[in-house]
Amino acid sequence: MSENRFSTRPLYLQLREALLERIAAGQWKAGNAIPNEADLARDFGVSPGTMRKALDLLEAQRVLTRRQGRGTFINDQNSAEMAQRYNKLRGPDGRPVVVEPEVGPIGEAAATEQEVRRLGLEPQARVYRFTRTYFREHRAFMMDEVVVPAAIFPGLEKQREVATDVVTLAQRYGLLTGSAAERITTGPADAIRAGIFNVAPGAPLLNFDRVVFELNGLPLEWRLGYCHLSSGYYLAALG
Amino acid sequence: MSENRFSTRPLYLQLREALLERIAAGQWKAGNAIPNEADLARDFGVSPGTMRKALDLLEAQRVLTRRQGRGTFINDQNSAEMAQRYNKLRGPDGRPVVVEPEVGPIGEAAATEQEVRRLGLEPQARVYRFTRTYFREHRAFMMDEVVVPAAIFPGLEKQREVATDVVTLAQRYGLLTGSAAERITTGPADAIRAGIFNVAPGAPLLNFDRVVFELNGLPLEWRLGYCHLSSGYYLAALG
DNA sequence: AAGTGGTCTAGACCACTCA
DNA sequence: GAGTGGTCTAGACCACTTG
Repeated sequence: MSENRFSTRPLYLQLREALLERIAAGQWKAGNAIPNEADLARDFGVSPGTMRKALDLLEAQRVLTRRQGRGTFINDQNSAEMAQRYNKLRGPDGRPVVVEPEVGPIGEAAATEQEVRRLGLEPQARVYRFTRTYFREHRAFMMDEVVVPAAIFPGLEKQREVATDVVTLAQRYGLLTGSAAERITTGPADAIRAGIFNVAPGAPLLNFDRVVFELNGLPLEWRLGYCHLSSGYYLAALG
Repeated sequence: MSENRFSTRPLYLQLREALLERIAAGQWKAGNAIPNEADLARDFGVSPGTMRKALDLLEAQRVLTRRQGRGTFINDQNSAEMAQRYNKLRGPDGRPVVVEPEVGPIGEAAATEQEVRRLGLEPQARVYRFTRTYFREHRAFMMDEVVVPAAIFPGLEKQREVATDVVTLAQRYGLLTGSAAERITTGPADAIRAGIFNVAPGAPLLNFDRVVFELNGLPLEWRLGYCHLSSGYYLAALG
């Protein structure tokens, strides 16, 4: 840390980055405990209070979990809980609807103007496009049209099994997901989707338009979703 | 604070309560600055770091706003920004849709079983019920069916002008709103609502089911909303 | 009993705002 | 330049978990 002492950025933010680098480098493995905060503070040559502030930040960002009496653990991004963190669909009983999509073929193309805007890309940047179809009891009830920057996920077309959700996808490329913004509208099912979902044309669907960002704000995925929610609901938590 | 020193509750949480009491008592007025954190710490006989933790908590809960170099201010719950804090409707341009509802007559009755469950009431508890209708360019586009516990808002039937939103309502009764949970579904407009919104029967509506809680978790309002969103969207922020 | 994170203390110095 | 919140230090003690 000492070489950064004269930086204008708060020390605890620099510590956060340094800790993230150690995680990305694989020095600490998911699910395992990292050293206690006193040792970490000594390692980095900072006061325990400052180290604590960095660790608390990473816990708020769902990178770490701290448990009194036990230790500080790196969250496993492959766990069901983490992989489904952006899934807000709930059944009639209020429990998460576990979704296991089927991923369609992955194509590569130049980004449209809208994709450039939503994903913060350079004009003509390359993107991968694919669809996901979600089933429940062998019936499709949701489908996604997904766009991701090719520069961030090189070689994705050979990695279809990794594209089931953006958390798993990011993790495979050494990235951690942060916040996301979802725009929700409703509209009638067109003929194609009515067929896929086995509902009458014109039946109301929930439509989603979501961008998921990396921890530092880099856009990772833009998704348009169409959902036939026969029972249950979408759960939004308001601050 | 000293009489509470032996309580098992963390000191900074007790400080938070004490500060809230001073605000509720009107000792400090909305929009005004409160004493600086060093003075407050001396007043309450605690260390500055502990007082800071309490103040930071209240800022996160939108009770205070802290500004470096200026001071710590009590948020004005009557401000447009605060009153609309649970309104997640956005126009095509992404800006909040300002809504000014018309409040219908307020009736009193015994709570239904469902109302008892959603609002955490005793069986047979009294509730107030009323509707809100939202207009844009002289056309209705949303309506709410609202239920609130009569015990929390006594005399509300004579206070219709205060029931435009739950933040204003709570403020008038000396309460501060905290978190809320909104369940979103979609469904076809029935004949009545199709008429009110001037759309075809069966047209897709966004349906909301929201409970807003007081800062300490007490349920304040249960609302069923029906919305014809011709343009724009509902914005959900995902952690 | 040993080890962990959670709370709390009592300061110092810095960055920002405003008269 | 005076006053504010933001950062940082260097500890102490407590509550909780585990061997």
